[in-house]
Amino acid sequence: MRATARVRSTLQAALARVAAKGGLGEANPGDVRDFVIERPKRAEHGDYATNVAMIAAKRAKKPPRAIAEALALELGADDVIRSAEVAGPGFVNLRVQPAVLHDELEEILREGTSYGKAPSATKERIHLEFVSANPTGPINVASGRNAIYGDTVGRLLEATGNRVTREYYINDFGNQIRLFAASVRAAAKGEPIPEDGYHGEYVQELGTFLTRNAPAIVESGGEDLARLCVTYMLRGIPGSSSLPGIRTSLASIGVYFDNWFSEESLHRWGAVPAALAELENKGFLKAKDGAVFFVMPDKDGKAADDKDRAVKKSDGNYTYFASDIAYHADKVARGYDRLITVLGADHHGYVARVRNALEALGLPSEKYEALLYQLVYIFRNGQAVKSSKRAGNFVTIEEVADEIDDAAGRKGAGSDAVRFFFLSRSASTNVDFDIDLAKKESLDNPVFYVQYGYARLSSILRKAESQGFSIPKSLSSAQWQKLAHEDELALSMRLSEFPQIVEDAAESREPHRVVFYLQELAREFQSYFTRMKVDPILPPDSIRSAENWEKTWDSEKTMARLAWIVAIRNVYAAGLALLGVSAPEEMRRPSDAADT
RNA sequence: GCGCCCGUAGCUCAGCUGGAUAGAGCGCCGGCCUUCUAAGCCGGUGGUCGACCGUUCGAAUCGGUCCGGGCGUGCCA
Repeated sequence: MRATARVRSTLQAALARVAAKGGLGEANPGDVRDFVIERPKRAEHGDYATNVAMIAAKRAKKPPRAIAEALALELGADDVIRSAEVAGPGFVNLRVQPAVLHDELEEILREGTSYGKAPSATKERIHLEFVSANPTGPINVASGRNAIYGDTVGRLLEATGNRVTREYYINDFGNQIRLFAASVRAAAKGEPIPEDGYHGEYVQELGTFLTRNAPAIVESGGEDLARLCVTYMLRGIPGSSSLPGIRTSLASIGVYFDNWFSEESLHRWGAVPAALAELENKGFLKAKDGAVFFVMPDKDGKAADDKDRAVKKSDGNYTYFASDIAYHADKVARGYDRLITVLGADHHGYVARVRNALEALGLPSEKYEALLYQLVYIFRNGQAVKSSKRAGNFVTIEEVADEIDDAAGRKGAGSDAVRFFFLSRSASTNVDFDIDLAKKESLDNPVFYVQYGYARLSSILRKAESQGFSIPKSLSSAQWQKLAHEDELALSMRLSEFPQIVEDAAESREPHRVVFYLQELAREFQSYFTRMKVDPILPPDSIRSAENWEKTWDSEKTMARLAWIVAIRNVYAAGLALLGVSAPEEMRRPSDAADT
């Protein structure tokens, strides 16, 4: 962060001067690390606050306030720091010169919506596996959380200089798929669906569709039918609303993949037996009761898992875990620096298993990173709904999004609202999702508040152009000086936080930090916007109707504020794009739109 | 039993790599549209941060014990 970096170096220089004058006692300024320069919670504590004096106090063996006083004296006023004062137990509160903020705004204008992003993808090559929902049913709300969380982590990682490959692992092998194909076949032939089979309406629809288009394959059943079922579950049935296809559903909430990786292909190419053979050679497999187990390795003298895990069942079939070993070995072989998998908390036991298997294979298990999110619980009118694909009892992500589209009167509003809803909670929190409440309160979603701010900013710029102002792309420092209102500078300060927010959010894999930042930014702007109606950015008609109004109107100030508006709008746009949420140029309350 | 996550305002949640008077949205009460979008703004209401001990100049934040909720602990995926 430019502004912060300048404050930091100014502070360090001042600290060195304090030391030179003996203010740090025995301690060297270089010893004073781990201090923070942060934005205080309270505005009256300045633009920045630092605990450096309190950190230095221990080494210097001097009271924190004495060091703080000396530091504040050295900081005095220069071209970066406007004022420095000591507060509380030894904080130094700093206010920066407006020019520091003006420089930051100028940078935002220069970088546009790239502001806050790393210049190029040079950090890591990252493989990001997420969703990977069984292709035996549509994308439900729970999978939606995975999709939205994973996708946004991907966006954050890209923004911070990584190259990300997004992959959906298709579980198109094994019991569930066989069962699914059998259910589809039964439905197609008008026979009863197996007890433990799949009962959703879409099963019937798929059966009917396949009977019409590929009767021979339906008749024969078997592998070919299973594959065909998976294909249409992913692709969808043309024109069907109950079977839009997993791919389409995900696209409708802004989630896309680079690769769709088939579990079945691992078996077809012998990758599974190959991986197991290697484990066998290294002594990690053990037969018991006709089945084969992966023996948990030791780690630091302790068992790395609770128990041995089956890789081959006594009926001769491989387990899901066996495929997963081969799958992760394959990921490693593809040469990524980091393998991230997004998993629901119900899969958390899996993490140790995969890591142990990679280690046993002699592969770098530290590349493997699992992102766990807590589960989503579905409610209808306050009643818990057991979501089950087999029972055909689930709520699709599109159903929810479509409802909100209707309420808001805008296509895409539902995707925005659902994304924002999930992203505003940290992954470690359980989510209760009440369908009826979500529909009823859909317009209360905070996403619209943020978008409304963006629409207002856009509206100001439109209006300015219609009045003949040209939107500035850059200002001189003399021109920037017109931007001097306390609230305008405070908001500029807020903008300067954005790059750090993005970095922290990416580093911690916590998209909600961006969400909360945008809400704060929106609040600050909307408050300013309403309160400043007495001192408008643009000349109102009452002034413009007067003769020679240009002579009395401060157009320089208008230009400075317009440039500032562009900067704010850039940060909004950049932030919303990171969340995969749209930035509408115009927004009207749905009830107003209905009136016209 | 063991492992992971959670417990903060009436509700939904931020804040957790220790800092100043614990925040937001929704709800509730009261105000603000003849000038850049009222999906807005301003003010008010509302909290023993699950409990107790400990570490610290300082704990919602770190450690321990306990209580409560979710998930896992399959030769299912």
